[in-house]
Amino acid sequence: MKEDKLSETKMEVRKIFTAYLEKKKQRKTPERYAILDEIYTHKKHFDVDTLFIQMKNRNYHVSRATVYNTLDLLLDCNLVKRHQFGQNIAMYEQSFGFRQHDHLICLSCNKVLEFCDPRIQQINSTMGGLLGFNVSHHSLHLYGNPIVDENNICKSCNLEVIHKDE
Amino acid sequence: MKEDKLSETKMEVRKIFTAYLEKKKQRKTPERYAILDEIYTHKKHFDVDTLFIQMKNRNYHVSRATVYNTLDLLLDCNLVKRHQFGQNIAMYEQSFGFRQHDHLICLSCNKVLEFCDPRIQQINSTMGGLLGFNVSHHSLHLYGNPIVDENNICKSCNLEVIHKDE
DNA sequence: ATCCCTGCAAAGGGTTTGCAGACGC
DNA sequence: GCGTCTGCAAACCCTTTGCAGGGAT
Repeated sequence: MKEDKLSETKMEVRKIFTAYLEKKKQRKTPERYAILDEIYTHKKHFDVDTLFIQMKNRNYHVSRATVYNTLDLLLDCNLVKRHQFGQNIAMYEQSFGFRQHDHLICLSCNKVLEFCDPRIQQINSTMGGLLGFNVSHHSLHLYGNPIVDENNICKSCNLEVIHKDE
Repeated sequence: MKEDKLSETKMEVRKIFTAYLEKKKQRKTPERYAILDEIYTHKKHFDVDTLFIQMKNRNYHVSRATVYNTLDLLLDCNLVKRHQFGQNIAMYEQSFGFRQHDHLICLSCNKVLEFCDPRIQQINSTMGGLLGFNVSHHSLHLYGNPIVDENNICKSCNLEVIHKDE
């Protein structure tokens, strides 16, 4: 069931990527497809090094340079998005088939939760209009500490642990 | 008039910084005050290297290490804020006497405009409550292209140029 | 006088680049 | 076969760190 949906998504993104590469007259190399596949095999959020090591562990070798290069292509065709959550390292996430959402970052464990709030779109259009801009995208990150119950169990982290297993 | 207000602000932030250093039992070195002064002499947004070079040009030498060290202190006592607008380089801004605001970054010239929208606070509390977090701060960046008039003059950049001269 | 802070330069970490060889087209 | 993508490693850039000397307390 889940498997089917997963491979269905993979097929779909491969098609999109192929169309993109053809349009841009770029080569359809096995490395590029392997990277795309790897991204859509795992959980949504990842950093470059994690991706690189995952592929190495599967004995599919690609260089970091190729990972970076391919991510640029995938960003350009909207199959992944890039975020700067902390300070230095860039985080990426799958972006096919997911609706617009923003992120809340846990200050105690750095986990990332997602949420949707339509008011952000209202802010975009109001402020764009006011300042004379067409707002094409935004980044909204909330940072906070989890509210713990009397047993000192972090409700959000529990939630997130479940989230990771799916 | 403007001058008066500027030096008034500088006096004020110096006092706050002094109180902070005393509370934290940190030394009140001339370098630290020089850096604070430099920050409050110029426009609100800056990066470390710009600040460093400005001071060098004034023939006040401080090392980059000291700049970074002092910025950490100023961050801690809320006299400056740090932002990640682009990808790599950190941007800082004065934060004394300015009310909460967010930023719109021009995709054509990278200029930074500020805006306030109370709805962001509503999002913070709604989503914090929903996800079980106390949201302590947030970062909201809008990215967009300026709406140009028939003469191809960017209304926003004009605005920003005026802004820079103030 | 103490010992924290500064300056310097080297190291660190993520990302980019240059070049030679490989391979999609 | 041509031209560009890959792999490798070095370069890059911003930031942090280690150490020795100097200045605040």
